[in-house]
Amino acid sequence: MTSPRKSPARKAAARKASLETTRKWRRRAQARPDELLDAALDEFIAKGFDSARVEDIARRASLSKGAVYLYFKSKEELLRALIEREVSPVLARVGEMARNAEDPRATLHLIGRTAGAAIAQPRFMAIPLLVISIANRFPELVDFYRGEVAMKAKSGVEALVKRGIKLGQFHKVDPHAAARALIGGILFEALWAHVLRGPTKIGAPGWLDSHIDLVLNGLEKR
Amino acid sequence: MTSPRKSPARKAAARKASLETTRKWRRRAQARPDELLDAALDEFIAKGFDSARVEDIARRASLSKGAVYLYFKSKEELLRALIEREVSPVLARVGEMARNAEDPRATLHLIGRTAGAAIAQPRFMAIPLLVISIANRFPELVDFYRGEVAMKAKSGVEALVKRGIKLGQFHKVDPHAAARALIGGILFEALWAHVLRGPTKIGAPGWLDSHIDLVLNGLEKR
DNA sequence: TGCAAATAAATGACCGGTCAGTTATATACG
DNA sequence: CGTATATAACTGACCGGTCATTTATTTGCA
Repeated sequence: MTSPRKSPARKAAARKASLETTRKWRRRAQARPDELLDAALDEFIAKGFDSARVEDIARRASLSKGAVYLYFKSKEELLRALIEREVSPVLARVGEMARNAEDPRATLHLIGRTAGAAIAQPRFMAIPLLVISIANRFPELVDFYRGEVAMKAKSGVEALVKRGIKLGQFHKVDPHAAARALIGGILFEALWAHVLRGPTKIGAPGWLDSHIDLVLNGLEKR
Repeated sequence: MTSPRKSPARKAAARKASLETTRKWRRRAQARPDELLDAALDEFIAKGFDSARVEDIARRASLSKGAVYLYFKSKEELLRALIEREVSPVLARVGEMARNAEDPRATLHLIGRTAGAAIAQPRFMAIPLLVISIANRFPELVDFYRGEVAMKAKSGVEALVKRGIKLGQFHKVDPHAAARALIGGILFEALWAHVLRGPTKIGAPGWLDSHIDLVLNGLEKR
């Protein structure tokens, strides 16, 4: 169909485009990838990665299944892009906080409050839970997550603890052990709330402060 | 041939009955369910519940695919039976230990050593990880797991803490918060080792003792 | 022989991914 | 402007293959 009678038209268009400093190609397409990732997250939460259907993801984003493949080359790629997108904002926050760690105790509480708010949201927790569920099948994704999120978060807390030790505020403990105790409590409450759906105060403000205080003060009287 | 009679539903009922009436001649049949559950666990670990193929489970148990359905009426039933089977031994241990809680500190370390050994094994951790990955789709299974495992383990630790408080050994803290700090650390190390595959000392003896000591003593100098 | 155990083959639903064709939008030009 | 043209964006039917579950058949043991 549409046999082109004019061949120089293409050349002219190309020249014009190169002269134009601002691109005119604009439509809904700019927003599509993000909309698709939002839809994918919802479907993955509801059904898990394997059982989530590409067609349902598409429908949720008001698109046809075929269109999904204009933006992502496979379902797995969709998962990868989703995780990468969700990871970056977390990083910015953690790194930022660990940097100005004047007072370790105060900074721990600050981080705690921020982390507590994030952890309380099901959509936030969905990513780590997704990582857990696909860990055995996509090792590269796990490596990425460990390197970009887990390692940096843990290192941040460890750095804080080391500083506290140097300042003489903390006992000379293994920084890894301290990070484990501090972060572990958050993990516990998050899994309790979002996976087991047990009774929890995770939504209430300050619940994490009490955890941090407990770890700082210790359980045992001396 | 013989008499087809067609009665597929009756097979399920006949299964239970045959297990009771058989005396000695059904040697293999007695062992089959357990062998299948072992095989299912391995496949679920490797592929996850959704991607695990019934045929692979059957082959791993040296059986044909069809034979699986002589013992379990569906793949989901296989999962349910597996979780139920793996859960009971854990319970026995935890309950037993919490009962004779003469000295809270010593008992915590005792539980810690046992839990530490269990947690270090990938096959043990596989069940909770499986529960996490199917939590949104099989809420009844989660309810079962919460009631039979999570709640009882947590209650056991809480009871121990309460006893410690009553004896004047521990500060008057929220027992839930204490359980969170104690169990959370185990959770953290387990996920770090088995999901993220990061560097860990989870295999080494006594790694959990250091965690418990840290929580008991506190991080901060006073 | 008779019956339970086990297998092999069949069935049918499901789904990721593809692609020829359609619609919407931007550009060219008179 | 209005019309022609180019192309970006999208659709939906379809294919190839997988896989849980069922049915038909064989095997082995008392």
